[in-house]
Amino acid sequence: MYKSSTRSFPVYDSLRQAIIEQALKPGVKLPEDSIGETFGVSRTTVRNALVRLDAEGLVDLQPNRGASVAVPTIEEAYDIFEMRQCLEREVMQRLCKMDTKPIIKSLKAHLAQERKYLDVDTTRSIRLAGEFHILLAELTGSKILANYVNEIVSRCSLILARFAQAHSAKCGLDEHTEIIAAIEAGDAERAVSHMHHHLHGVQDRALLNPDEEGKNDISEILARYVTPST
Amino acid sequence: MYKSSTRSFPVYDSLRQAIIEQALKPGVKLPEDSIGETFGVSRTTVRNALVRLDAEGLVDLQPNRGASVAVPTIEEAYDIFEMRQCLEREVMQRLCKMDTKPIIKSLKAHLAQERKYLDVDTTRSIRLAGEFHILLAELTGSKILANYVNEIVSRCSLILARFAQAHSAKCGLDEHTEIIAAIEAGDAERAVSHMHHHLHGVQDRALLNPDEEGKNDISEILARYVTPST
DNA sequence: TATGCACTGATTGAATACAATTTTTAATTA
DNA sequence: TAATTAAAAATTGTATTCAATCAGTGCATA
Repeated sequence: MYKSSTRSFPVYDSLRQAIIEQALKPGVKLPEDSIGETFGVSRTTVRNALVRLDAEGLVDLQPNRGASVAVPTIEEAYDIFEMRQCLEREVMQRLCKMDTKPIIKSLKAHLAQERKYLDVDTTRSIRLAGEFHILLAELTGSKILANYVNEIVSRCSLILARFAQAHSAKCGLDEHTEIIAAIEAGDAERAVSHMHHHLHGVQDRALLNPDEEGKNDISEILARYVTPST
Repeated sequence: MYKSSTRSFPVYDSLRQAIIEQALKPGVKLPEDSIGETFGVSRTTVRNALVRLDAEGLVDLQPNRGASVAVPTIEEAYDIFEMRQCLEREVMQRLCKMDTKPIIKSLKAHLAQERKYLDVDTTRSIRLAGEFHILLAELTGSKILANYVNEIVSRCSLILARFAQAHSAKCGLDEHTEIIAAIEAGDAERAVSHMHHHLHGVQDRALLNPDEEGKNDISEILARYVTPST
């Protein structure tokens, strides 16, 4: 999906990953200078990445004031979660109409991964939990639906970073299992219902504890996300 | 929604408008140089606009090959229309659950505009027809839903530019009227059904005549879209 | 004639440079 | 002390510059 300039992609990707994994928390400033230094590129290049992240809603880019990690309001949070319900309902309905054999196969493979890293590698575990939803969307075969789901899952991570204290992937795993079972049975109604319940649970967990924090040293955090090029 | 750099916005907006109104047809190259000259800005500024348009799917940006107006394939066309059905169904369902009084009021006002310019100003007429759908989405109060609909309506214009010869807004007007009536009655099922039928009609018209063309003088076309500053 | 290869010109990729704006700091005054 | 203002520093906006890549032309060769 991302094609343009070779050099700005790693910046885009690392920032995105860092935001999703909540290493960069909502509100944190993203100065072009320091980011450029971290990645060894010029501001021009960084800016391209920031423009894109802004378009995706992960970054807030204000004229003359630079970029910072987006700080979703509680209203936006509800809005986004409602949209997510709509999109993932569509995913469920489409999947149940398809040939479920190969779909179930890759879903179960993914689930095995989720199970493997549960209680072992939290970061990875959280990432996998999100990627489960992206995989579901991709399996519909619809590029645009997969894109939208991908985008909205990212924004939900941002919301969790802002409002929830820390999210355990534990309970999510059982629910993922149930969703797969419903798809396997070709029972769209049940699949939709399970997904709805699952997402509602995630949303509810986010409504407590306004866990304000922020204030971090960006370059140190980002350094962990730099993908070394040869 | 668009915040970043002051100077690149007009470029973005003009290009977008030109693409939507099919003045810039799918496949047309968009060289940074000539666009910059047209708008009196540097390539840096143009590039920002192009990155954004690429993110929105209206422009295809390839490394070292520059930008061109996106050329949706027939598969993408189906994909996008299906997604649009999903989104606009959601719009209908939400609107019917709301207080329809103020909604109906602004919809009727819009419809009056559509009627006014029908057979008078084709370009404006087409634009208004598209904006009807965007208005519907905005009336749900959901920022993100409105955004998605806005984006997808643009991409549908692109598809029409590629596959349909010319689209009359004529039949659309009656259908818009029916949709409004269904919402006014609070009849979600009927609203969804009308919308589905309406969109299906638009889609069907797009499936005939692979009207290949392209090859235009960009700067001349774009000149009409430059918004004079001061 | 067709194919391959250097060469030229055009276009993009990305860093640097400078102008404009904001933010910070410090000093002044009520 | 608190509020205001002025100057300095930091950061962004945008143009310019140079390097790298691509596209097209013409010539050589099979």
